[in-house]
Amino acid sequence: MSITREKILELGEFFIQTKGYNAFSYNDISKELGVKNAAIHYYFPTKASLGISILKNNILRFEEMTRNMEILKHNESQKLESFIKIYVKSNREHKICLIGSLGSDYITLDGSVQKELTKMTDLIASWLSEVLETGREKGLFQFKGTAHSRALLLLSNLMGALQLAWITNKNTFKTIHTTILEELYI
Amino acid sequence: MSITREKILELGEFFIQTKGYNAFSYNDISKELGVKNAAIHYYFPTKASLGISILKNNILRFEEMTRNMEILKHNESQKLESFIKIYVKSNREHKICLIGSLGSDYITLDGSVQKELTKMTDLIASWLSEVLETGREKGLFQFKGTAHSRALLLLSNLMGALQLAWITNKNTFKTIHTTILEELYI
DNA sequence: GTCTATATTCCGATAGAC
DNA sequence: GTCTATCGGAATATAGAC
Repeated sequence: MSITREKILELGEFFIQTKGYNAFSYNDISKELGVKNAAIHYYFPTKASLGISILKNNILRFEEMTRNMEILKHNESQKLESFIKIYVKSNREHKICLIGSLGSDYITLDGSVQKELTKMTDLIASWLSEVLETGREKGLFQFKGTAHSRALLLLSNLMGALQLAWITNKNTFKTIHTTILEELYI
Repeated sequence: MSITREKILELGEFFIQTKGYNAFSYNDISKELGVKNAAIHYYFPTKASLGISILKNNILRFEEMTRNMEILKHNESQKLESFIKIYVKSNREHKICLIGSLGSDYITLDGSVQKELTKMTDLIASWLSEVLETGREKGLFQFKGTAHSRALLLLSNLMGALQLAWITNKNTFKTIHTTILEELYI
């Protein structure tokens, strides 16, 4: 895995989280790297192939993060807060989340990218669901309904909060973030 | 206000809620109307001008809706449910909400469109906030924290839920929708 | 007043240079 | 293996026909 390839993946992810999938171009990436836009096609023949690689990368990073949490024997509160921290960081860096950004463009995405996005989203929702369920059993969290529906609620909140923060102001994310935790903790 | 102009506004709004602002083109609209893409420029010289008009239109429709609720003396539960109904309809029609769609593309929007989007979002959040506050005072709703933060939470939920529904499946919206109401009602 | 022909720019992608 | 010159098409937008 070359350094250039790594940088392209990083830049592509950054642009999806800022400009959006359809608004960024290979030229945006190539300019940052000081090459012609066509050079990017050597590493990623099509834009869809770049999208898929970015998503696969994120899936790997997510799995690594959750595996580490197990090794470090984090409890469910710690797990949840580590997850939310990803969104806090995105808000600080004026970025929205991958799921929300690509979700908004879902219809325009190549089927192969749609499939990978669904895979990543399902993975995250399932993990969140289990964290919430176990946390509730242990008496760490309180909520009505199923853990699965609560996981979807939480994810939609975090996604939407980053987008709302762009439209209104950065504090909007913190406001929503605080409200979520107030509600969840006993 | 000509019929063609009305149709362009309608189609533009539809495309923003499906393909997204940066992915739809004047050609998408003109094809539906059976004219050349340049004809659209007569009604809306720039894409930004179309975006602004669509948003101003939505602001007017929202104000009309809330004014009607007052005339019909709806209580806060009815007001909230009418608002949520807009999102239920969008989900049924495979559309996401304007705020979420344009919010994702916020950075790429012309400043004039950004301004109008912020105006619309603030208007909706303020109205929601008042409905929630009055509803709580009357004992219709229960929630922790300020009505304003709860309004932002609700809005981010509805926005995010429509996007998640695209990625996973249509039921996701209903799941989140139900969970929101379960939590809010006493 | 309404629309088309056309210009210009930028997109993703291919063929081929080094 | 890595990158550039270049293509074909689609984007927004203008000038001008009717």
